[in-house]
Amino acid sequence: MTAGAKPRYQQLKDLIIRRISSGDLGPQDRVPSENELVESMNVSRMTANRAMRELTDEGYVQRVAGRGTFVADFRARSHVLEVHNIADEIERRGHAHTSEVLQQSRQHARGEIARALHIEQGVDVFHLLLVHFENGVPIQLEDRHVLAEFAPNCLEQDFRHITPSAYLTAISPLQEAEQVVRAAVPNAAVRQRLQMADNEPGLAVIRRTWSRGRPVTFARLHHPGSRYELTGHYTPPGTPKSTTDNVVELEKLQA
Amino acid sequence: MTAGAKPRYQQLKDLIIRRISSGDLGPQDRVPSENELVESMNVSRMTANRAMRELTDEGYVQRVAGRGTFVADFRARSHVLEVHNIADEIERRGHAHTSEVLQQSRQHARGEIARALHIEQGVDVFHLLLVHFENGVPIQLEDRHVLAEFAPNCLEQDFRHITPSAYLTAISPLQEAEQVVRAAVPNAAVRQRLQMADNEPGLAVIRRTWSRGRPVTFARLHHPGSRYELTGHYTPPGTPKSTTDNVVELEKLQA
DNA sequence: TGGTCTAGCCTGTATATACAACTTGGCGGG
DNA sequence: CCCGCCAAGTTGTATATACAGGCTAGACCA
Repeated sequence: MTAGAKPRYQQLKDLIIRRISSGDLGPQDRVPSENELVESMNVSRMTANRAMRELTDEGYVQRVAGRGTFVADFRARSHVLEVHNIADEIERRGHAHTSEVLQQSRQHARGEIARALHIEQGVDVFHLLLVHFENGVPIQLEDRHVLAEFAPNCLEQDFRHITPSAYLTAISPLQEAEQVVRAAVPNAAVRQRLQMADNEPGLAVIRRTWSRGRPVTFARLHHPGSRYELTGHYTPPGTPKSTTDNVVELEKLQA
Repeated sequence: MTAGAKPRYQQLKDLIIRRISSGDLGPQDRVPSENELVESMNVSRMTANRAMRELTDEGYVQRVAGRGTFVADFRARSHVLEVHNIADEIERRGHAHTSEVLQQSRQHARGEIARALHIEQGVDVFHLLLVHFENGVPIQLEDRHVLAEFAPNCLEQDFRHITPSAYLTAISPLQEAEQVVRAAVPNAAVRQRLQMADNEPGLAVIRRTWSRGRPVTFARLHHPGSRYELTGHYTPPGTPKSTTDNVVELEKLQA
């Protein structure tokens, strides 16, 4: 294994990513300009330019000619995080989002939760249980566990006004996510919270999210099958001209 | 609206993408080298390099130092297309995939199908109806319509040996996709084909796919909720070190 | 015949330089 | 006081040049 030195543009990228991930640079903060990097890092401007350009493509920073380079707002970064926040999704449809907090407590992780978060049995986690409403109709039951060490102020938040996922992304950029989607009839307690009929199928999304290299939250999102559907739209990067608004179109089609 | 000329590296990218999309360049074909582009397109090598490098990042081509640049195999290009092919998914689990073709016929598009494919009523489409089995157990009912003009040889294919999605991606790269996932109890005919119990929830994926700028196929994929789940794994591009194999891990966790 | 070595092509990276376009802040004139 | 203009800083693009390293085909030698 000859590791070999990484190219310098990659070293620059890693440096900036580390500063963002560590919280040294927060959203909207100014990133050193290309000329500043030329001086401090002893590289040519083209090398700095390549590093920053790639970070832009990857969604880490935003650049404005004439102004500078700024750390991007991570909520807008990828499909994952867009879909992540049900409040945004509802408001994008022009509807009203409200939520009810059923539980917000500190617990000791056990069994499945401990395994999912890669922690020992008994380590502190926060347990959040919320119902999200779209125009007053229940649309998601969010059953979430959060690593306590990751979000120390979790109990003081008012999750009626900021969703857990918005709160979590504000703490630190989420770097990796995985999810499983399945259809099943949820148990009676879930059905009751979501005002579902007996035998009504539900759509469940089980999602685990990483930040700074470790899993920080594990969520089970239950939806009534009759009132909710997951939509996705995929465009390969760099397409010459892309047709937009296809999703809206398909939604109409299916309605 | 001052359109303004596109930058030259973008013109180069568009040119190559057009040649790939039009079929002029097929998978594994050799793309002109940077020096050839320098001569024929009258640009500097760095500009050609940037264009080809970005096409590499976007998955259009693969480059090997010392050999050249080649059109990428589109099956490996994006999440969408990976998930697209159920046979690959099953084989990746180490299981046996078989399928039964229930229908393979030419029809005239009507109603929803015509609207989904952006064509007039009565235009020719192919209708495919298949059941996919994993180790002999039915796991997906594929109800697909394909624009006849796009895939003229569709009726001669043996879809027991090549799945429709593999066939379609072989014809032309799929450029855009959108999907809706929902949970519902399918109708009796579908339940019977998938050997589902009455009232058993099903997971339905309705997917529409674009190629060369127009929708070419519209598929309804029904799965038994008790035997199938959708998995996804999202890593932001360019992460310094990414932990892999998380999906496998979560699958175990949920089993 | 079979093995080795090298010349030539290819990509990957790094630098220096140049010009264009955009943004902001400050200066000066009305 | 306000408006307009200009200078400085910043990003975006383009070019020329250079060197390193991978790959291959063909020459060359045993």
